[in-house]
Amino acid sequence: MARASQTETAVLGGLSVMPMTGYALREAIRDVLGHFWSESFGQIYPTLADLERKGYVHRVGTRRTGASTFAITPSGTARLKELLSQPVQSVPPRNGLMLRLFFGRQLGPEACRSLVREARGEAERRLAQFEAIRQEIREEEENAEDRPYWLLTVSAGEHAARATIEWADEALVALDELDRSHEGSRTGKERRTR
Amino acid sequence: MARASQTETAVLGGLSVMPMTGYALREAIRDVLGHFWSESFGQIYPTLADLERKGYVHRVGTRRTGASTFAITPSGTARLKELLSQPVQSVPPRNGLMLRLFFGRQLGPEACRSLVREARGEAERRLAQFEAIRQEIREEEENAEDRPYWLLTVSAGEHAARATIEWADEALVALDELDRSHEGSRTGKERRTR
DNA sequence: GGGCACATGTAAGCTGTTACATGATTAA
DNA sequence: TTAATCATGTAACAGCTTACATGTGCCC
Repeated sequence: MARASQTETAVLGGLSVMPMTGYALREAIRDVLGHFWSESFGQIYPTLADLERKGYVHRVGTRRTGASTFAITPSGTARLKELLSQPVQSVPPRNGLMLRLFFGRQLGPEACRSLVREARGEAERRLAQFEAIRQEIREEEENAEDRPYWLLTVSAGEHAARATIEWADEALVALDELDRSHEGSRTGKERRTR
Repeated sequence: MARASQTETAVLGGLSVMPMTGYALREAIRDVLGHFWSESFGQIYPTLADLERKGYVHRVGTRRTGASTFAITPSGTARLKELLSQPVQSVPPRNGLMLRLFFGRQLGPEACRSLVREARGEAERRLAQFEAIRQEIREEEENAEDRPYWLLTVSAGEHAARATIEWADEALVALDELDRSHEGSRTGKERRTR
């Protein structure tokens, strides 16, 4: 029961695509699912050991070096389906940018603009990365079965990123207007500082 | 140093708007910032005690019942500004919906459609809530200084929710096409089941 | 032979949630 | 008087990250 949760799902899911070492599993999660999910070694290795004990995965081709590749078993596939069918448990939100903007009065318009611009930049970089991932997925010959589902998540990321960019542009305008409405209470020089 | 982090920011931020009890603080965070932030009593009370010891907040009007209202001090305001200026530290992503869709092949198109529809519904509910919050903010007479910043976050939530709805509609079409391309391999009856 | 990527695993510690214990006030 | 809401606080525990310890294979 312990060490269950969503890490189990992510690990079994990864192995359902192809057999991998724990190390490769983490790489794959970081590179492909990185925008939506994350796992650390400290989670992956104990989970793999657990799953092996329960018969959901087994070692194939242990190399002389100590590295072993794990593959999912039939009962592991069944377990994965069971886990995926469970209701989506969402983590309590913790959006540092929104926290700062909500109390933005304490920071002032210019610092807030800086935060928003940063967020916009990140969203644009994310958009470019999604484009690259989309390309990668399209070029891969194997995994044709998984492809449509992967593209679904890529599309979600792109929509979210574009929404952030649109919001940021509106927010920057709103913050500029905030400055303008205070014109006279400060000098232009002060307003431009920092 | 301990018990610092973002909870301190949220608590000081809340008290920067108006003095409150720990209980009211949590209510306010849940109701107004709920889409972006969350705090539990187990975090709030120890943090308030910490902040009091450091002189960032002080008790005003302790009621006979034991309930005490906290107010931010000048040094608390300074501390808040310092905390807000620190770089945004984002938590590692853990999006349960995307995890499920990524391995959606194991679930099949219909179960995925169900997940997407659910997400769409939630986004629509969120959109309605943001509209209500926007109205509430506009009607409130006090806190005119905070208002523009609060509206910034509401706008971000609305953009995100609309993006989710748009994505969901596209995803539903894509999943339908996935079914159609498999026509013949299954009977129409099976495809409609569940 | 030095550095880097691959690879495994554990221990310490932090952050945060949940559940519990407790009690006052207010409205039905 | 009973239930709901307001209110405070703690203890146990779950989940995760980080850092550390350790070692191999390969390329320059």
